[in-house]
Amino acid sequence: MTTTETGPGRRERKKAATHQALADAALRLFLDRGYDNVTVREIADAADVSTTTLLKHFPSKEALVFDRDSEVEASLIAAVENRPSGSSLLSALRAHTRGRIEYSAGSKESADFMKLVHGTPALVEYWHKMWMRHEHALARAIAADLGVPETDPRCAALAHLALETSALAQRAGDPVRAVDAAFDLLEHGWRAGN
Amino acid sequence: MTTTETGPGRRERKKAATHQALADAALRLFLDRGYDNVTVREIADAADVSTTTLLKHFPSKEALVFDRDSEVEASLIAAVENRPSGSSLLSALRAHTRGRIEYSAGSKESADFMKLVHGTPALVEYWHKMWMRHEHALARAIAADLGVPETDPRCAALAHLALETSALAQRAGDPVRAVDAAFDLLEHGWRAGN
DNA sequence: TGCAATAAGTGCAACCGTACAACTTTAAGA
DNA sequence: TCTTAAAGTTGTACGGTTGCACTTATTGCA
Repeated sequence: MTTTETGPGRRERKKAATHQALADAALRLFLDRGYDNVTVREIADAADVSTTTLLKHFPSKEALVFDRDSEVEASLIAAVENRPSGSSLLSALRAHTRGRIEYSAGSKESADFMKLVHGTPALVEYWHKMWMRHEHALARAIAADLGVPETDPRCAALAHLALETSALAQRAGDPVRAVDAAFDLLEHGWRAGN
Repeated sequence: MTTTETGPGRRERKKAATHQALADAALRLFLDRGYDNVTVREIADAADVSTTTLLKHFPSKEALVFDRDSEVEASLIAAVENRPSGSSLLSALRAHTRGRIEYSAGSKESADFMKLVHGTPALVEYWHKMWMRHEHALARAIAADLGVPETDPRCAALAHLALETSALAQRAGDPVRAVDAAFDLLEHGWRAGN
């Protein structure tokens, strides 16, 4: 009658629990007192582990904030690959970018999170680095979509500039307008508008 | 018969000398032994000042590498404002971007410098931050050139994406081709090429 | 000419994030 | 059951950065 459910196994469950406890404690402390006023030692204490253990779960203090990251890339690539038939590459990218912005203004929870990130230079920077790490994957998806070799510099250029659009929007007063201006530029070129 | 030349004054001269000595010592040590293998204490020692003094001249270790920075922005803005009559905004930006890349491959000195920067993640990041700090100035110059208000999001978008082109180029295998691909995109839009 | 204000420079101590090494505990699998 | 490997711990150290109290020297003004 022992539990023979061969699930993730106790070990991995404990690991996942520790991981989650750390991320939760970190986010709570950061939101409470501000990112810079919290030390990794405090977070480790709050989750009742040592700082060494913390750093085995998260490579850096910033990484504690941006946990769920793999999903981001998946959703980005899916936006290109699974777009409704008939819609162009650029409009899919534009829609996805706008969607991300509008989503982050949606719930109060994510709004607080955004405030935390944008109010902390170190986090803004880290987010940018993470975000741009998807450049290659996006370039590949674009190349595949077009049926051109991956080495085509036009794909790399579009991937880079399309992703940068998000970075541009975040510092802008009106993010949605900024995204649209940038995508108009990418879609039709500079002369078209004026 | 005392020297009545009211130049920069002895004090500021000494300050400038210390500043220069620090930057020189730092660059020499970095090129010799690699950025990460040199401590700020060593640099301060080499220039015969305390680390506290060093950090009053340069806000961080990275800043020791990128001294002459104001000139960069001036040259960027000049490229827009003083471009040959008849040439378009975009071709001026393209030419300036290409010029910067070709220049850095010119002398052995600057090639070594580039190798130092590109071989050190912390410096790549810092350079990018510095470079993008000119975004606002460029956007203003563009707005002035077009005779539109500074708040026009199209100007901010072009400034951001045009500057990012340099960042894109640096990681690319063929930087010049990458720049051209990106500027083709900005100039004529995505559809035009394919 | 002399004096007060200012700023460069110093020394010290501490903090924080991060890395490493040696050790203990605990679960998994043969 | 026994071996093995991973998770976690403890302690220690390094390097960049900051703050404070202090000294020295230059400058501008009375």
